[in-house]
Amino acid sequence: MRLIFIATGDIALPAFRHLLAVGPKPLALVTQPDKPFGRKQVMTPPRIKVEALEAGISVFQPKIIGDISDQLGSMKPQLLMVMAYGQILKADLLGMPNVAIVNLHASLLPKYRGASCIQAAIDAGDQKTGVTAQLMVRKLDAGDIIHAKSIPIAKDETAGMLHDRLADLAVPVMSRTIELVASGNVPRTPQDETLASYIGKLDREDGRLNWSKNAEQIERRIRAYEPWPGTYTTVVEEGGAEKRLKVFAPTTIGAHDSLKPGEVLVEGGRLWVGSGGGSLELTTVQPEGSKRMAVSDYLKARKPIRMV
RNA sequence: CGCGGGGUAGAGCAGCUUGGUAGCUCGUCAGGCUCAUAACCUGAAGGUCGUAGGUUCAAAUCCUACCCCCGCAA
Repeated sequence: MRLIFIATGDIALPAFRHLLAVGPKPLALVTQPDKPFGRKQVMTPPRIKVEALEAGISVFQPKIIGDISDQLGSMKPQLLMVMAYGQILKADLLGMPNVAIVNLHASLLPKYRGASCIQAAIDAGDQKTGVTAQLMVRKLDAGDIIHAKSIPIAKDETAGMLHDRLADLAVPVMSRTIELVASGNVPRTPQDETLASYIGKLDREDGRLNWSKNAEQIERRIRAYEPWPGTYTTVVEEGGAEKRLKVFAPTTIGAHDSLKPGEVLVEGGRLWVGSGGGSLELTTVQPEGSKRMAVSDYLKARKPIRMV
């Protein structure tokens, strides 16, 4: 099987490593250009690029993947395996003849097309999610489905934890896809457009908590947005100072139903915040300019009055 | 040179503007009391105040350089 792997995100690592270990060995890796990362703006290559080079796989990092369509075509690939690449494939590439162009997407399509599919599944309170192999078309994540595998979402699972499990789940989905493509008999089921939903990229501002929502929704949001983009609130401390406070999982639905939205109850080194329905106990927070800490530590020197 | 916050006892912080014996809330240890939803009372141990210089009779505090942590922005 002549296969080219196209990926940038770490979610594609287990699948890529599987190909390196078990085969078929990829003809090449296409990934995004190195980008400045973090406070220091250090140029950082995608991890998958580093591993590819260590394995002796040639790497392409075009600014626009369409620029190397001809090079990719000249390798005579039978299968382009795409996962978390981060670029839209243009028509000329998708129209390449005699190539199956398959995307591994971390949701059960047609639900949660787009970039933030893992967060979306937890945020919505879904019982399960999965990895779907679909034949790529010009519309994002809207191609015919080859097959999919699902896993249950744990009650206390964060997006980071689920991300890692889905990365592992992508391995058998990919392997099965390769078998099917090799057999020349690829099943394809059109997506039901009436069930489709789309979730775009999230940014930090999306992580602001809304205390007028139900405690259940807020609890899910905190898990769904960890580690990215993270959730935060504004805390008003004794004396009136307002500070940004990041909130981390786990949080627990509490029994202090009389608390108004955003109202804070501190008792015995524990902290509850009222919401539009029920209260939420926080366990880990990070005050502005400080490190992440347990709520019990946070309360040693701070007196939160309410969350906004 | 993108903007900003911070580094003080095991933990979380105050003190710095207006230099003058290092403090609070916890934790730990010892004892007491007793049982009140981290129980309460008393006592003790524990700190080169990020590093290196400088100013000064005297620096956690003022000045300079550097290291490290964190938030925002990308």
